[in-house]
Amino acid sequence: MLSDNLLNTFRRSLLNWYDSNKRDLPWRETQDAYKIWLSEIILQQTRVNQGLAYYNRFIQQFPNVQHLANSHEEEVLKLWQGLGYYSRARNIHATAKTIVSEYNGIFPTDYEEIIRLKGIGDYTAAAICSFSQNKPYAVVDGNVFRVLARIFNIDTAIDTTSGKKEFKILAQSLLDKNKAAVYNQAIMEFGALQCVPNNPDCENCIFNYSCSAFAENKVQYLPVKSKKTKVRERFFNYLVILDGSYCFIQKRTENDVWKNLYEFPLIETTQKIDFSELVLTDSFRAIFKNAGDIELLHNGFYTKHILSHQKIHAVFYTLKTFSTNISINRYEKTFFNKLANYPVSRLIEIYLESQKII
DNA sequence: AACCCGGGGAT
DNA sequence: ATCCCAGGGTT
Repeated sequence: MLSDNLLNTFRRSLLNWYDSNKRDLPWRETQDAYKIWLSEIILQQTRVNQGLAYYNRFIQQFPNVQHLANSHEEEVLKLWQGLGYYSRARNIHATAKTIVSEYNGIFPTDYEEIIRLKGIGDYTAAAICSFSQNKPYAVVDGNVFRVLARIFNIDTAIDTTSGKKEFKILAQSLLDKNKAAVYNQAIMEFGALQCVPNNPDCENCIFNYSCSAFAENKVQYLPVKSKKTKVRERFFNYLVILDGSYCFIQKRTENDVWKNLYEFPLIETTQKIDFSELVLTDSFRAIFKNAGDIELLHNGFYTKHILSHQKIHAVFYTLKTFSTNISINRYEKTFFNKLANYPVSRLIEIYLESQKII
């Protein structure tokens, strides 16, 4: 148990630091739960610098929850394009509809109600409650894990159930309950700017006399994570099938990467495969009625696409044929020059850019 | 508890 | 290459 004296010193130091070091960020200028919610979803696993422009575009296009609820999911995904973790976009759209239909368009104020919404977990619920209403819920994000692990020299792995629980209890005990909003902002900002993951400037840190990890020279080893990420290799063979000024696309609907985004007809293989072998596969033959009516315009465009958990080897083949030769009608026929209107993955976007299509 | 879900920047 | 980012959902 920490003494009141220590607690008060910690809080006061942190808030003082924040007051003189904080960045000007638009979501800090409002208590509108809608805007705070939107900013928090955008910032999940996303750096401020990457999310900022998206936040501004979303607020401009969807100034309130009714606008978002009245939009189409595709419009939301298109605006989200390039930000990753697209379930966030699908969820904000679904949740906007829930808020309009079940909460009369007014964002719920109760933590237990908020955390029940799609795409909102304990971090985001605490953030919304504290930032919009100053309610005493401590946020625990990657910054908070790091700051607390170091100051208190805690080597419990943060990616375990027990570790999360331990840090959450500690964070809640440290929270300045009368200043929850500014305190939560402060501890996250401190982690983002001062107590950074690599080579933090501990010599110039307000806590370098009290930081337990600094005293024991363990800063660089904290926080501890137990799991290592495994990377799966995948091989995507895309068919850019042209029929005059048309081409064919499909929507990814499986529970897989890029769900509900669009792409060209895809044949996924378990290993690298040449075009001469690709045409012999059942998947390829199932697409075309008559392989003799297909013309390969040029050799494939190769690119390697790296995600957190996947390494995708992608190749795009440009084919020419007639629509009547496409035997499967699961594909959508569209103008080639309208492709830019569809929400697509960064991988597809990179291809389109390489062909100077967008 | 283990696994899945993106993209980009820093090192 | 590896790590991390204002995490959450599914199995």
